[in-house]
Amino acid sequence: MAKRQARFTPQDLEGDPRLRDESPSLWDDRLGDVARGLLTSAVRCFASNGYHATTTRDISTGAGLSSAALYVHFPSKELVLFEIVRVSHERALGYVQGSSIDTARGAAERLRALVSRYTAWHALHHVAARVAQYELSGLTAEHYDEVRQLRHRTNQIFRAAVAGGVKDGAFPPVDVDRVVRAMLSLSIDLIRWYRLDGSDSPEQLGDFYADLALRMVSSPESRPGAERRGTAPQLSSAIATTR
Amino acid sequence: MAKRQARFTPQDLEGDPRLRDESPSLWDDRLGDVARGLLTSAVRCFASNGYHATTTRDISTGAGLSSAALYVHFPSKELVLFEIVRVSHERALGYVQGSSIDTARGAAERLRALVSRYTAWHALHHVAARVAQYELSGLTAEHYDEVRQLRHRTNQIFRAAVAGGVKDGAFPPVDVDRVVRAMLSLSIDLIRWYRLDGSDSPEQLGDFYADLALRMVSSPESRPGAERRGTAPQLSSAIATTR
DNA sequence: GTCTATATCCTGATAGAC
DNA sequence: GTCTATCAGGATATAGAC
Repeated sequence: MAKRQARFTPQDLEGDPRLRDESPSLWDDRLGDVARGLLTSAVRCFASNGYHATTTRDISTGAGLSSAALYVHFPSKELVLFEIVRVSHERALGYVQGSSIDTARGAAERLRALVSRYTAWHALHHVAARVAQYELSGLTAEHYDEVRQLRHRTNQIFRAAVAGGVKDGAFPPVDVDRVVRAMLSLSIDLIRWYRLDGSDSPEQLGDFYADLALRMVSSPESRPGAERRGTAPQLSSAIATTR
Repeated sequence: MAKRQARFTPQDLEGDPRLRDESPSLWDDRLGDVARGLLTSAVRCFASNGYHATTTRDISTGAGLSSAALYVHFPSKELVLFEIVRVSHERALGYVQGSSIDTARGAAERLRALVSRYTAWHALHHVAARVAQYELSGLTAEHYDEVRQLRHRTNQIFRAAVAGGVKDGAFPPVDVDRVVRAMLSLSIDLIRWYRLDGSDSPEQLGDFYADLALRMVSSPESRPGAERRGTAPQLSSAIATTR
């Protein structure tokens, strides 16, 4: 049969409200208008159909060009993907290094600003972030490793924020690794379902998730059902139980 | 240049500790041993390289067969994917419909069991779940719609658990939709990073996330920094602010 | 820089022997 | 049911005119 996989064409994607995001604002200023248009088209295609299901024709025609034109601006399809993934991770990292976080007064305010901003960033750029998070297998090993380093630096910022609060007594002695993973999951997983025309603006969702993050590092009083299991699972009992 | 995309071959994937999971236990009993072996091979390939980057040769040779043998057991590559995605969603749904949840005494215990089980299921089957969550764009429109219905039923179970607790006063009047999305994000996003040979067993992680879920529906007392912003963002102020 | 045309390789699926 | 061999189409990337 070999019938063509049902996909969304660049025309389908044009103007789809689910794909509205702020990715055009991400691209490097040193790139020309045409190159940035190609990246924006590629983000839509990759996010909707996946990197491998997207052809270089899809990307080019989505930007109003013929298929060969792409290679004037990028040396390969993989480097189009890498540019999107790299810039997304760099921008997200830069956003949580912003001054409003470093100058926050206490550990709680600092963590609140961090989670709020990281969440809002992913909401605002949810389409590009979908590519940056879910299409990593399309990268070469070398490019994947560069991205891994950027991710690590972001994670370290969250770790420092939680560990710092534990150290100065603002938070109880939580399991930092587990709590940080949970916070990152909240901020990142929203890219699976978020829409800019939904009921929450990026900032509203950021505030909401920042509140949930602070609950993760609160003392375990007054929680329904808490009396049943004793104190919260703060420190991981990493003694190998039967698996 | 047209150089071949660097991918993991079925031989690379064989025995990779990151890909250890319990997916072989998912497949339909009515399928033969060979068909189930093909599904297990396909899960590894799809999870590592993505659906479109995986060739039917990869799947077959990963199961110790030649490329044409696949078509004796499945009519197309897309139906291999659909079988994996469908079964995964059905099993996850069945698991949270288990009796230990329905017979739980109060809303808090019920929610705890629900989140704990849903989390543990995704940890135990994290490789198959990765395919079920991240490779949906490979499905035909019809098959995608079937999956969407299964997801909806699962979401309704979570909604009922939270809304029920709010109704009988066990939980404060939280924003059910936002809280449920956050809980699902915790349980699902772990498939991006979870490993069975990591420090947490599926059950340990389930207990931890169940505790975090209960904190999401607790009264907003004794949280660090809570005094700054007044009461928690319980009910969404969905009045359209400037976007 | 953009186009049309095309080279080269690879993929999903099938044919037919055993 | 599994194999080898192969078809038909589609992919990335390039060549060369304008």
